Parts: sequence; structure tokens; C-alpha cells
Amino acid sequence: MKIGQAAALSGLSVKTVRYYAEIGLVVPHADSQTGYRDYSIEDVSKLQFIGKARRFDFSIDECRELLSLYQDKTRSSSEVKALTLEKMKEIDGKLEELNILKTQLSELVDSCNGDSRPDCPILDALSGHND
Amino acid sequence: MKIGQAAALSGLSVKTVRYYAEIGLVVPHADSQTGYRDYSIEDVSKLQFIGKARRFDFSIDECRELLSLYQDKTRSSSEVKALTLEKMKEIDGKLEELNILKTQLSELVDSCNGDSRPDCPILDALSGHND
DNA sequence: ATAAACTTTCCACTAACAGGAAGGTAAAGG
DNA sequence: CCTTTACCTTCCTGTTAGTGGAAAGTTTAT
Repeated sequence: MKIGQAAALSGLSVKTVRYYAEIGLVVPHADSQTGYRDYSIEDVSKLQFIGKARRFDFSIDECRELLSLYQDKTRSSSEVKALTLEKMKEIDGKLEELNILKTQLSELVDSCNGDSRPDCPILDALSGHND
Repeated sequence: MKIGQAAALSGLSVKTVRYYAEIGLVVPHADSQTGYRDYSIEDVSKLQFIGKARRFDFSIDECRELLSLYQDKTRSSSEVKALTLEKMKEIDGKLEELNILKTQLSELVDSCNGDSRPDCPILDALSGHND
């Protein structure tokens, strides 16, 4: 099938699918007559797989790794689990950071009355010498 | 003072400070003899201000906005508060997304025994047709 | 036959810098 | 005074994961 259909079936944009071909992530067969990319059902499965992994915040390189595990029938599930656990740790780190940020920002907002006068504790805090 | 000292005082890298000059965020005086950038105390204050705002996850463009409010003595604090509240909303959105991700990933991890056998529920989930 | 819809490649752009090369300048030591 | 070292300059490239658009070829529908 052509790229448009593959994109539609995988829920990705044509541009994205073309990009994945370019970087060697999912390389379809090329129709030697027209030069059009020719996607198989299996290619579409891979695209779907990648789409989901991306939604799970796996990077392209991690997708590549997962994909090769996915295709390797002799893989062990522990490898996959390790990758996933690592990703979870990353997410935990980001969560913690964001929670700290949120707390600090909400303190700033609480201290600011937000009226039309020029004095603003938020700017004072940002310009202050205390961290 | 020269860029190295300005960077040290503001806690930013020389590369970053130079970049900020390049994009017109903090443009120091130029020594016409040597071509060296010449930072004033006020420039350093701005750099510190930006450094903090960046740590609060404000984008460069938002820093630009905050900085102009910071320098505008007739500004109203409500403008600053509005920007900050918007940023908090953004952070809340990211937190929610990440929490969902974390839940989904932990469900995947829990379902995987992680042994040396090839069957892996994580990959099955990623390749499955259910979202 | 022609127009609409699809495809191709190629180039530029995004955010916010970091790394490195080549070359000029300044401060310190001998 | 000279040399070494540390610092400064500009310029170019690379990073992530694509998106947008232009120009040109192809296929499908009318």
C-alpha cells in the first residue's frame, strides 16, 4: 500500500512515516516503477508499535531497540522489562522536578495580589539574591 | 566585566551568555578596541533573573516578556501573575500526562515476569490492536 | 482530457544551547 | 621583553523529532 494508507492505518502523519523511513526505522519496499514507497501489513504493524511506544515517551532510539527486541524471537522478556523500568525511573524524576516547580510557583502566585499596581513579589523573587 | 566573569556571577555557561547576546535577550556593550563583550552589573542582574526564570521552566520568549515587565516601572503585577498562572497550568498538564504514562507503564511492568523466556506482555501490549 | 488528490525529493525551520576549530587578546611568570 | 597560558572572538555543526512548503511527477476520478 502507499504511504497515505499506511499513515492512516498507523495513526501517524505522512510526514512522520516518511521520516521514519528516512532514518531507517521502518523502511518500506520501493516501487521501482514509480519510486513510491510500498508498505506491507508488517510495516504498518511496526508503525503502530512505534506510535504506541512514542506515546509511552520512548525516544526514537529506544523505539529502535524495542523494535529489534520485538522482532528478535529469541529475546528475553527481562531486557524489555529493564528498558521499561528505566523509562519509569525517568518519568519519576520528571514528576518530582515538576512537583517542586509547581510548589515554588504556587508560593509565588500566592504572595502576589495581582492588582494593577507595579509592585510584584514574583518579579522581586526572580530578581532577588536568594534561591 | 568580560563574559567569563558575567557567566560565573550569573551561574550560566559562557556559551549560554553568548547565546543570549546573540538572540538579543541580554546585549552587553561592546568594547570597540578588542571586540570583547563588556557586561555591566545590571546585565549580570538580568542574566541572574533569566537563569531563575529558566529554572522555573519559563521559555526564552517568556523570559523576554518577564524581563520587559521587570524593566517596565509602570507594569501591573497582574500581568506577571497571569503569566505565572499560565505556566502553572502548563505544568499541571504535564504532570497529569506523566502520571497517566506512569500508571500505564507500571501496569505493563507488573504483567511481565522479566525472565529469560521470549514471551513478553509488554511487547504484546505495544503490538496489540487495543489502545 | 483535465482536474484533484496523491506521491516524490529537497530545503528550511523549530528550542536552547553544546562542542570544537581557527585565530586574536590579555594577564602572569621568568 | 618574551612566552605561556588563559581567555576572548566568530563560524560551523549537531542535537530531537519531526513540520511546513515548494516544485515536480503519478494516479485516480470526472
